Amino acid sequence: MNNKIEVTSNGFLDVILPLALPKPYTYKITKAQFKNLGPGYRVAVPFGKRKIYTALVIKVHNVAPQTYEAKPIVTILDKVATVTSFQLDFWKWMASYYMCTQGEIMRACLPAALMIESETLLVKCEASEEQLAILSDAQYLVYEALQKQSLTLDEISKIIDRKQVMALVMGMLKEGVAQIHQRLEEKFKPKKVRYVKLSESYHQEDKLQTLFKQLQKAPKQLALIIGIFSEREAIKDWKKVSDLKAKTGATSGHIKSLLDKNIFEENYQEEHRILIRKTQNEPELKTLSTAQQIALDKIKVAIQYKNVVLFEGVTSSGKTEVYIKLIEDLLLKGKQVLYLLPEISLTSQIVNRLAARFGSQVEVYHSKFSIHERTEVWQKVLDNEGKGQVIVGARSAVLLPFQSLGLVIVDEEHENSYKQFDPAPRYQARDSAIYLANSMKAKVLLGSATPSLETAENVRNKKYGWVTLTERYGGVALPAIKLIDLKEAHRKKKTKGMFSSQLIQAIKETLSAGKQVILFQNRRGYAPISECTSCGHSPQCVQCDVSLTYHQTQQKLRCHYCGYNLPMPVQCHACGMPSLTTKGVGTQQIEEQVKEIFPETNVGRMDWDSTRGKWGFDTIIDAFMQERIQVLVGTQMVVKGLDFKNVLLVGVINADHVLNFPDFRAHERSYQMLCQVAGRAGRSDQKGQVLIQTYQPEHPTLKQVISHDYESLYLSQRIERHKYKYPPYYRMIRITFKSRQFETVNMASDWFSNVVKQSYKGTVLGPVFPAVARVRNLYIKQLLVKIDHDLPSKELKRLLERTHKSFQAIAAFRNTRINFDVDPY
DNA sequence: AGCACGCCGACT
DNA sequence: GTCGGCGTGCTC
Repeated sequence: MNNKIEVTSNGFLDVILPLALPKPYTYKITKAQFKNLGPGYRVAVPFGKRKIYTALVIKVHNVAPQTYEAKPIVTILDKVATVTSFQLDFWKWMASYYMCTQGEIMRACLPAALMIESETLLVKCEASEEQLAILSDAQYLVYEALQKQSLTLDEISKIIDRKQVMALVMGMLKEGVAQIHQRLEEKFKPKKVRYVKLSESYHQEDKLQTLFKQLQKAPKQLALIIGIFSEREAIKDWKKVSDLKAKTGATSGHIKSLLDKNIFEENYQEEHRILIRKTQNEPELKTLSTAQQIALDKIKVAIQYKNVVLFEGVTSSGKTEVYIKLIEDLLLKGKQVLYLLPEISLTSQIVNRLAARFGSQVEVYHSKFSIHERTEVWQKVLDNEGKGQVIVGARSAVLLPFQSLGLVIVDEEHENSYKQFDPAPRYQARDSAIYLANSMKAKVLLGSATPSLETAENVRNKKYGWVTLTERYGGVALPAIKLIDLKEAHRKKKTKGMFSSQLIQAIKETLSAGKQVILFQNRRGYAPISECTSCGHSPQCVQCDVSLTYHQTQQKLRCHYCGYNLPMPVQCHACGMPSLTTKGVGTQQIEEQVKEIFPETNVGRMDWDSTRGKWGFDTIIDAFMQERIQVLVGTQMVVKGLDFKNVLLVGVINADHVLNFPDFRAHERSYQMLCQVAGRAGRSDQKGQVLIQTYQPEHPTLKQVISHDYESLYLSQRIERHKYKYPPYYRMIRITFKSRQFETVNMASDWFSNVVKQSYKGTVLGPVFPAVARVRNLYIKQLLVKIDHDLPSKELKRLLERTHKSFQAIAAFRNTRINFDVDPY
């Protein structure tokens, strides 16, 4: 083996690795490689003793590192940059703003297929008798196994049934009875589709007739030929083999014989996977109403003067149609449009409408797509220069390699799912999109019926433009919202389960009129737990500090934090009595109760448990749309921007859970949520009805909801936020500490908070235990730092990072993890 | 983040 | 002794 490493290096590379490392790493490259590399290229590099990672080049230079010898790279993975310079700049900003590493962003950003890693494989060598004699029993076992096939370290550890295999393998390598094989392979393979066409020589009519006679005894082959030009003028065209087979019932064998006889020619083409699933409801193309047209014109003007414009339109006002008109303009200019949605579950509805209008110019991107699908979208976005394209996606779509972004639409701008909480990067996609758009000279349109307080503020201080649309499409009246006082209902014994007699009556009337009903139960912070009626004991998770949640379908108790589960116990573990019952009302119990009260009715449920899988959500939506289900029970999911034509009644089972949620946004969120729920009622010609059950009918937020009075909500919240130093007037950073030992989290968080308080004169709250203080056996404590001091936030972040560094130098805190969450709301 | 190395306790 | 557990520090 001639493994002499070239000593003369002709350049160096600074790369980021897809890990939480604070700094870039430097590798050396040859003269030839120097010419073929630039920022944004992917390279494979060795890292540590035996790992190979995909790294991303951020700089090519000639400065040799002083303190260490740079390693050479393994190989170059790109012919052109995979990551654009806009993205590199964007990553830098994200890393510093959200206090994370660029490596973490890289990991979140690049589809897995573009980040190959080494699989360390052990392969056999020819060994002599003497060599074999020295081997230990375990080593001999491995040697024998290697004669059959190459093995990874994991597999070896299984064969000899022990975890520590490195020393053993190293011994074998040293003896020369085995060697390491590094295999690098691109995981991504574009899907190839086979096409066939009729050979040139049969294109003339007379030749074709001869062919027909020739094939008379082969009816399937004949059918194939007829199939290929059943559509007029298609005789010369390439046909997809799969279509042809489906149409004619022929098999691959039939096609093969035609190919063998040179009657057919074949060809493989890369196909971009079809990401758009057809629903049975064809979207109709509406023309803009006068109000919509005015709004569109206003937006076009506003966008010339402001980089960000809020488009505030009441529910059902038809914001989407206005978006589509805007997108149309940009596509004509060859620009890319990013259309962000809060939930992936909403994409297929919007995508269908966009696809009906823009066809193949529409791309979809979200985390439920496979790595192949995501990689294809990445490539298509990267290659799109000048062709015009609209990308619909959830949060992570802001991380795509845009080339010529013209507009970003952030629909339902106030939704909190635009914020990523775990893992890093903990970014806000709406805010990040604004930065990205600015850097690419693109505009941002924020859409909402109930804007977030931050956006409302930015509109009123004239940072953002502002266009409103107050008329519902088709002049449908806003639904009448009524409160039902649960206290009174209980006092008068007018309840059945969770339902007041008023609500039951309304459901009954709606159903008998042939209309549909949506029942909304927010489950947040309110899960059905199990409790013993004899001793009050409720089963807890063994590794988290929470009560287990009862799941009826599986007859199990589950932990929502770590997934721990056990079968529903027959007896109470504490007192042994068979008196465990379930307490609290989740969507499952509501569903049960509806079925009990209305046994004739089809009831559907929509929440995280019932919508698993890529299309689980769409299946339920379809069933409800086609009115195979009359009553739909669900969590927040049911309220998010879905268009149901036949829903006349929306019932909120209990508004108090949302209102009383311990969070500075509780009122804002309640308003947004209830308005959105209400918006589901009465979309067609008839005015809808909304019934909200509550124990606090006097609550100011509920009054604001009833009168659709956003301004009043804004004004009251504004006072509160100023008073208690909350966003949008004061920003915050949350610092989380996690450790296996209870004592360590306490000490570590106290130390950190004291050090910060010494240099920072603003507000530092905590450390406190969060609502769930232990998850997966890790104890958790949190610190909240408010940016309410003269110190600019950049300086504060630098101070926190410095403190973090000194913190890590303290041996006692070595096992304590820290993470920073900037704008944790 | 891995992952090796080194120290320590348990068990053949 | 040998194995496995866990804490510690490094990776260009």
